[in-house]
Amino acid sequence: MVGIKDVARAAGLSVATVSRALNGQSAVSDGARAKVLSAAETLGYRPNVVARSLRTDRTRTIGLVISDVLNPYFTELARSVEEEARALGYSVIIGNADERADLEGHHVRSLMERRIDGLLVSPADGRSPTTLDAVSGPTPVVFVDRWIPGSDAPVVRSEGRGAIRDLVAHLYGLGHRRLAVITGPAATTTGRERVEAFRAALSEFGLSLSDSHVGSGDFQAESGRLATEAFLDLPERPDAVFANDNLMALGALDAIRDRGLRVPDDIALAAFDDIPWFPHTAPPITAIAQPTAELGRVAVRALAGLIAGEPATSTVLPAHLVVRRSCGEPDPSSPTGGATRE
Amino acid sequence: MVGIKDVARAAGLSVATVSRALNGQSAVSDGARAKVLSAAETLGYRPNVVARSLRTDRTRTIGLVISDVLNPYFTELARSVEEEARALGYSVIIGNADERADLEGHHVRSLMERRIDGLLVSPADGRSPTTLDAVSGPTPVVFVDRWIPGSDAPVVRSEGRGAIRDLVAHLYGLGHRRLAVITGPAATTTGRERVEAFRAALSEFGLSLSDSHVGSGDFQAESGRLATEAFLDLPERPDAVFANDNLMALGALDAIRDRGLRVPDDIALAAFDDIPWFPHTAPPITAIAQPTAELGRVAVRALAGLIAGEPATSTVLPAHLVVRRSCGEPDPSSPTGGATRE
DNA sequence: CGGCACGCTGGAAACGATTACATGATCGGA
DNA sequence: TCCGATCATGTAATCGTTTCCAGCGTGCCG
Repeated sequence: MVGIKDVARAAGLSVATVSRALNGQSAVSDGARAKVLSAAETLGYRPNVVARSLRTDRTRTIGLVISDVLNPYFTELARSVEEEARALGYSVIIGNADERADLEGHHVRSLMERRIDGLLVSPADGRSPTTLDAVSGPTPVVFVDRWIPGSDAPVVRSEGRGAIRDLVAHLYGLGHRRLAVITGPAATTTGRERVEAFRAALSEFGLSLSDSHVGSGDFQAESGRLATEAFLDLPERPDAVFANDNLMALGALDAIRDRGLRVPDDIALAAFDDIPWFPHTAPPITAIAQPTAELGRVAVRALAGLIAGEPATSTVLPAHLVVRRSCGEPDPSSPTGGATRE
Repeated sequence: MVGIKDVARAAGLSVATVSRALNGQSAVSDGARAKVLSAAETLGYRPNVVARSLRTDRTRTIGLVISDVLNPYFTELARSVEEEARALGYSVIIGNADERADLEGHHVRSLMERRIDGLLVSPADGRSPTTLDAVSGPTPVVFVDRWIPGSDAPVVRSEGRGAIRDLVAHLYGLGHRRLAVITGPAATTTGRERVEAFRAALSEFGLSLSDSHVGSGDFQAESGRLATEAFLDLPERPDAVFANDNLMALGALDAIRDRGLRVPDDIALAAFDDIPWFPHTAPPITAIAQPTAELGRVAVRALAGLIAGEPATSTVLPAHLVVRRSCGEPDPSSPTGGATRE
């Protein structure tokens, strides 16, 4: 492998000058620069970033730990993160926690050992000690989507409260009164917040949420199926189910279909997180859409700022309701209140 | 940051002994080992893998360059690759080429500069010079799913020929005679092979594929929509469309729905690559399923073998047809010939 | 004309680990 | 008792960069 020394020899200059010419830092004469550039070109020199990182203590790499790569929400997030990071000159290493605290710990630790310049994390478990250690360490950390309460890293997330209220209004308007929810893990902020907001919205409409109408899921499809089956076994089964993420909605759809029931005639269904497939399911699913790509971009910029020594900035972006047909045929004359209709 | 020197000082030993104790390479006395371990523990020592990699010239990292992270096929692949790599002690850096040759080049180059131990790549462009350089270089490379003909790196992929023949038989049995196909880019092996196999299967049934029934796509949803719109504008429109990947099938579904037509009554639809959403679309989509996770595992093992100096091994795994309802109600009495029915 | 500042360059010291080689201790066999 | 093998350990070189510092020439100003 051709190194900086080979370039120096070919150009008839010292390694110091070659390094300077290549990095354009301090002054190098035009003649020397030209010789270096042409030598590097003909030799096909590629810098060894490992050595460079050792010396500079910067890897120009950020880590992204997400809870589930198979979840389209997170892949879209990952994509926008990588895009923005690349634009800023960073590479991204993605760690997939699979909603498991131990895997999350593994990835956070492994990324730290790789001496990443900064970490973006969406904690699968709000109490992960490894992640907490990372936050209190010297490496900048930004939470995205989910966060760990009490830790002082900035958070970039979206606020679903308003959209959830719109959803409840929508359901109420269609005559649904017995509403149920499938939650995410209580260990995640999003898991807790969405059900809280749902409960609050219900009480605004004079409805209450009985314990039997709260199914606990883990943001994965299978848990959505199980929770829905439990709902369908109830003596008074709910007439609408709100799945707190897209995969659990998929599981719910499975369960409903397996019973030979139809959406929305027999039971209504809505989901948090909109994804490209929802317009195409049978029926198209009403969902709350987050500005996912924007979330990723903002998070990367916040992290880059932190790395550059700027002060931490948290951001909250609004989510909004997208009405489709899975809760019943919407009345075209009714106001949508910030919701999109498709 | 605490380094090996600090551990050495705390343990009252030299850095050499500490290194040996930590890596368990050569002989270290039990007493010394215990002292080192406890010192490392109390100091919270984490090795600097950057320094280690510089010295050993191994990063225990492999690169994975895929053509599109938003494609569920590739995310499933990425997931299984990461899982298997982790089991073998490797980390994975994923590069997303977004079906763009320049981005693919960027990622391959950037991964090489990071001195990854091996590269897994599914080329977006079968002629990418950067990727070709990588193959001829010293770093082991394994192609997965797609490959570059003529290069001598091993290939791990699945063979769709048999399943495509099953699909054509299925369509023929349902009475479809005017079949159309939406292809991937001719620059990809999968793009060419799938349409070739389709054409061959058609001629087996005495059918031919006119040029107007071949829509050229790029494996992304929008191209599927455009190709389908062109089909629907034809004086003799096809009665079945075979999209060569899942995203283009989604686009096709869009186009058909926008015209107010119904699947399969007005036009049949099938796709290459099965994904978790296909059972839930309206109607559920008949697709050819690859053993995606297995592909990822086998590819990682092949690459690890190559890194360890073992000879290269290519693998071909079979794909199979999964019959759903998007081509018409299947006759329950007809033989399925290796296909699954759902 | 002397001195100083400035621009360009090279030598050499880091960065934090691994590891070849040297050294000292211990032990067994002759 | 002495020698050589063996084992545990330490010293120092090394990986490929960046960067501090010193040196040297040149030009400008006093």
